[in-house]
Amino acid sequence: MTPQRKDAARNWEHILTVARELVDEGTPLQLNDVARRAGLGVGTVYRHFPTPEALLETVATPCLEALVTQGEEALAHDDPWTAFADYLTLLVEGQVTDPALVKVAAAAHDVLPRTTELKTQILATGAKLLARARDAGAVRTDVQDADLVPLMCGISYATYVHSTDPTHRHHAARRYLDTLLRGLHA
Amino acid sequence: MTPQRKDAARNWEHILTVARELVDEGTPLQLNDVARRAGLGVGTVYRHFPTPEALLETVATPCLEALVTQGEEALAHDDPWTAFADYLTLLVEGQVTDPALVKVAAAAHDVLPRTTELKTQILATGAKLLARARDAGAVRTDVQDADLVPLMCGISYATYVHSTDPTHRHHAARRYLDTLLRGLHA
DNA sequence: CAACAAGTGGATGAGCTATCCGGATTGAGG
DNA sequence: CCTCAATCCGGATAGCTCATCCACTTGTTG
Repeated sequence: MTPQRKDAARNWEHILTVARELVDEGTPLQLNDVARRAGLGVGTVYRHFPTPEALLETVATPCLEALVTQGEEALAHDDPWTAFADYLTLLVEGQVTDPALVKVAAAAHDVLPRTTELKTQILATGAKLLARARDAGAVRTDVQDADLVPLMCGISYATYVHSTDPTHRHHAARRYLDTLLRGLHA
Repeated sequence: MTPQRKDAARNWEHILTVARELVDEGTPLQLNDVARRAGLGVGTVYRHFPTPEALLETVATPCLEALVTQGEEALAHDDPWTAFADYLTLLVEGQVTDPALVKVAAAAHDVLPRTTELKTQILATGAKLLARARDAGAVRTDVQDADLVPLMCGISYATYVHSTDPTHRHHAARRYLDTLLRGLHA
């Protein structure tokens, strides 16, 4: 396989930049739209990203990867409860900050292979942290591993329902997570 | 204004029935689709319900009205905390049982006038119950009226993320609401 | 049963998505 | 610098869904 041409690489970056802007301003990702805004032909965009989902996935991947490494750091933390609570905080803050994560988090499992992979890793460390906290008697015993993702999604969804203003959202997210954590604490 | 014709009334009912079926099976409401399934012309459907949202609203309204009256009953309950908790339970169960409520609950405020009206009523009694419980020292003081709707939406959303199976959803909803209530309790 | 209002149905255009291929661009080799 | 093939670009266009509009049918009234 010959290396990618320079203009192609440039366009790829450009498309990604435009997509990031669109996602941040809440506009749904439409590839024709992206093409127009990027000043590129529709074909070019479709060549690089066959579906809107693929583009969204590429936009979201860096954030997901960051969460994965941050999760590994959390595992190194001593106090089981703090480690668990801090990690959940990270997950929520990530979703509140980045709309792409919200859309990707609730996506079906058979599309978006890379996302699924990363989500699995994130869930795995979440489960480890949960188990540790539970074994230490810090977390109620009726919380299941499979509840972690829904709860995180639920909180960020609630945040989006609450308001469109980023500051309000941030405060709301903190309130909601606090009450959730208080409810989870044994 | 002359009274509605009998066949028109029949069609109206039929459309509503079909729409209810579609909503229950999770299919997005598309008016052309409704028309085909109902064996009616597209024009007929569009005459009765100018937009999918209008149809959805009509489907959801009875449930919302039920919640309103149930809210008034809740206000009659003696113990402030139980009244509050029970009402939240009703709201969540409603959403878990009826997909229409979920879609309608998060809708923007300037469409769906009837829905907005009912939602306002529901929120008002929720706020009353919250205030009462707070004054009785049963609920933390940092929970705001405006948090009620997002929290309910968040829980039901989490439930939908968790699984597609109604039974699982029901169990999950109960778990989530329990932890939320524990977190809200003073 | 006539005459009119009310209601119906589907042909149709507007608008959006995604494909496909003729032509432009790139850069490796001479 | 020039050539040439591989690579990539762009937008015309086919296919699709949505919503409108109006010629026609049905119900109702006197």
